Amino acid sequence: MSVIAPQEEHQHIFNSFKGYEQSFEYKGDRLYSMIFERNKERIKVSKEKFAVKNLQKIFNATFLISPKIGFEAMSLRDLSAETGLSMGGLYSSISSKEAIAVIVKDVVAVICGEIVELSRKQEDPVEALQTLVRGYLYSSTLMQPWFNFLYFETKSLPHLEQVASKQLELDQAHALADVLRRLNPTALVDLDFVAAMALSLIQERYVKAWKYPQYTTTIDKYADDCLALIYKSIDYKAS
Amino acid sequence: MSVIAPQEEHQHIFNSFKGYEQSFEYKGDRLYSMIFERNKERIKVSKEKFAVKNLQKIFNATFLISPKIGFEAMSLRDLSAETGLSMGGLYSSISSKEAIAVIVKDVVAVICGEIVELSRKQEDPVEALQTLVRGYLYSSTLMQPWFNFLYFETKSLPHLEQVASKQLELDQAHALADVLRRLNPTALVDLDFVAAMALSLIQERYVKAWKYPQYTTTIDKYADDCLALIYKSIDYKAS
DNA sequence: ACAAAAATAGAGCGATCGTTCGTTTTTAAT
DNA sequence: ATTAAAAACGAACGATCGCTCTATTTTTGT
Repeated sequence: MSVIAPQEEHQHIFNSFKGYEQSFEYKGDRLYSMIFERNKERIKVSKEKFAVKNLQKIFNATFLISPKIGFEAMSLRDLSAETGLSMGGLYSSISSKEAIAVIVKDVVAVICGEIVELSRKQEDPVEALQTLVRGYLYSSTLMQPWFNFLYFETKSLPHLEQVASKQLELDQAHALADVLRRLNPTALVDLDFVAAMALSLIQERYVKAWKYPQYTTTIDKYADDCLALIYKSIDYKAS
Repeated sequence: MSVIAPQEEHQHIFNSFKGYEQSFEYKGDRLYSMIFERNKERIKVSKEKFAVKNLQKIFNATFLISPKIGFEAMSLRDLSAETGLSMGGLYSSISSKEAIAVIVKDVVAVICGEIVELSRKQEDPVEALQTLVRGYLYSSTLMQPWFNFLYFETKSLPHLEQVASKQLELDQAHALADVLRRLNPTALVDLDFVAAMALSLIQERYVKAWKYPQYTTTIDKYADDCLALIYKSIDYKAS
């Protein structure tokens, strides 16, 4: 299970949003099939066909209501009205309200984990940074409601998942700082500070999507600006 | 009503956290007196002495519970237990649960408004940038629970206050971009992007306070790093 | 076309929510 | 010490919450 198809060349994918989007694993039904596979034992519906259809409705409705009033304030009756499913229908595809939040965390964790893993495999630090920055930016653009939800609704998670969610962020910060150290080992600036800056700059995009009217079409320029700023701040001159 | 005492010299205040803290207007009872004044007609208790004492308890308890489980999930019975006040006691000092969130937004708006206003008055763009960056950073450090609450619980506000809250952010971004334009009118980089970067970097601090174990003692270095990064990113050389 | 199985519907459950209000306690001026 | 006003209390209210469970409908395989 990998974000990019194995036959694709690495550099093609991380050069533009379009390229990344095409090779992205979790589009359409694929995503919900994965969710079904990972949560089979907690879902009453046994046929994937029905589960996928309902899960799609449930998450679409969640991402419509929750950003407006918050996950806690969203009732399952709101969700029922928006999805067109009855209360019983909802509970045939999810085990509890909390489970919705846990699944979102799970999906985001899988995607982020793969990006960090893929970056660590890159020998060239320039490629490794590209993988981290573009991978995170492009993924969070394609999955904006998911990343945004996890960012703002972490408190709705069980304690264990909350800790895991924070660890996700720390892992990314460490991965970033490591790459920066490889790019310029003698840098005079605080690389942990630069890593924190880069991370919050990436998150800014999906956290405040309302600020960016042309959300998906201007993401390549945003990625370019991010990388340029990172290079500049650690005094790295392109070769 | 101003953040800084009039007799103080401007540069002393915006040079270090300690200096800013001493001249900060909203410490201790002062803050709650202001809240009482601004909400008199909605508060049943008529004597300031009692109102201030209760408001202090209420907001302290809110900032203890809410960051852990979220404002929506915090019940007034939780609040009653934490403050030691009864249900009736709570409602003698606040008009509703929602009013708590509205007051937080109000306080943050006052502080942020003053910083932007003070910055716009500065003729020297270097001073104007210092005012914005250090003012916002220092204020949000002193009032971390307030800023953090507004950031994460905007959804709990009435619609009108939500819009105002977003406008607050846009005002700051514009003020920052304006100052950057004055500092380097011929800059090749996208100054709106740099402004967004600076803002999210400032917010990073109070949004993810858990990342910074020495929260208040390392704020001066953080402010220095921020300003250095901003100058570097717009190619501004100190004179 | 028809059982058997699977999925969905929706009324109902106990718990808890924000809020109110009649009562009791505390405060402050005489 | 007295007393009227102010503040605090806490049981009670209607509404709504997440969730369950049985009846009903839809799907599936023959």
